[in-house]
Amino acid sequence: MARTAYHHGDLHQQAHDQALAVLRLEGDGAISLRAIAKQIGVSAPALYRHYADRESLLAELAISGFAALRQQLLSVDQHAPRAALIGIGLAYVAFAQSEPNLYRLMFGGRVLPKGAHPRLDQAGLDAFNVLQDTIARGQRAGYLKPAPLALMTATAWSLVHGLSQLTIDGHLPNAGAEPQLAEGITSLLLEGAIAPTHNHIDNNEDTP
Amino acid sequence: MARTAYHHGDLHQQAHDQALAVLRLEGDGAISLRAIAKQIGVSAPALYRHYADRESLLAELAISGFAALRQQLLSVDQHAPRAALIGIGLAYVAFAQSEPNLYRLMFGGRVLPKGAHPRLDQAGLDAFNVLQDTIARGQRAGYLKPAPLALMTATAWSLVHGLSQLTIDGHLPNAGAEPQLAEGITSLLLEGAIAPTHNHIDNNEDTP
DNA sequence: GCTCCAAGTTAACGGTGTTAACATTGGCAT
DNA sequence: ATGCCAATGTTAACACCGTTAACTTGGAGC
Repeated sequence: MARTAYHHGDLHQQAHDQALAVLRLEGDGAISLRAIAKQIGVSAPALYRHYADRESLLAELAISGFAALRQQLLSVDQHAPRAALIGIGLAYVAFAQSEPNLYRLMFGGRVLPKGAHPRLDQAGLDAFNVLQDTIARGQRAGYLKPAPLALMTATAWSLVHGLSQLTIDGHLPNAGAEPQLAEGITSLLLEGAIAPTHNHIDNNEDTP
Repeated sequence: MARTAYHHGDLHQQAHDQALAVLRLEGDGAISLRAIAKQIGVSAPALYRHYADRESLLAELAISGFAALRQQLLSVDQHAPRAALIGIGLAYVAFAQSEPNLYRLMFGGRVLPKGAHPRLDQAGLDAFNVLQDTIARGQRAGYLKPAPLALMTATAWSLVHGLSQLTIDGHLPNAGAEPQLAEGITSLLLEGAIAPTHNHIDNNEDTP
């Protein structure tokens, strides 16, 4: 269908773009269907031909966000296990810091309840799997402990997600731009927090 | 001022309680000043005698949430360093899981921007300091590496916060009630993720 | 007893998401 | 070529929302 004065022809994409722009500047709470429609030059109910409701529009933004995150994680060099792990962590946090409002939307359980948008859940899983694959590679290379994969990925994901969220929201005193923090944290996880003197104690699991 | 038909006398507290009830059941997005006023049996603008705006009411809920979290963290036994650290982590995640909507409000940077409510920021710091003190104790006992305190607390907080958020939102496959996950994760951080064979490599910092 | 002020009231403004009912029009089958 | 149909717009309206202005009530202190 061509674009005429009546039939817009590109409403879906333009609404998406406009919503993303508002999201970046003011956060998801500021996204208003009526305002977007007015900006595009269309009546508000017209949006309902392309999005079931406001939440569906937000879900689509989050989906494209997960795709972008996945791409950023996929671009990390996977040659050396340790460098790959640290690189993934840095890339993850860098994404969150470069798109704070989008990241908050993607992981804001309150606005996009899990299970309500299957494509969104899948997009999240796709991104998550990049992280998981990196860890599995590290294990196959013998670099990481042979602990259960689910446990290790949960740990790594928790760490980078928590760090992202806390720095984004300004809760960490050292929130600034320094990637030194992210790198230090990742190293700490890899090498452990226990002092070497104690490190031979309590290793009663997963060590051959 | 006594409570008559006109002068309510307990409006502030009742509004707080009612808002907390709605928050627990349906999340902060469902908190409506008009609905709360109607429930209490008062006109909507009456609330503005006690709260500057909706956000101030939410901030007060979050403040009491941080106080509750702090109390829960303070109740952890601090006798043995390792047990204290794991206990703090478990208590933190347990709080988030028992009050998911409150936890989301406390850390939802979008609805309560940092800096807008000083008392809220202070409440968050008070809770954070319990975690920091536990780590400092672990260092003084020689159990933890003498890495910079800020780095270690940022790591620990990121880990427990990320785990809380991910389990709350159902992103972790193993999200269920098992504290086994939280304990495994905490142990992994303490002992490190690198296989023992590699553990003597790359330790070029913080080891005396 | 009078006054003042804290704490309520109603009315109203501008905004929101969403639905119902109607209008336009491009593409496809005849 | 024509006529229908489904997709895609429109306007009007409903039920909310947060918030402010202007007014009223009534208890506490001089």
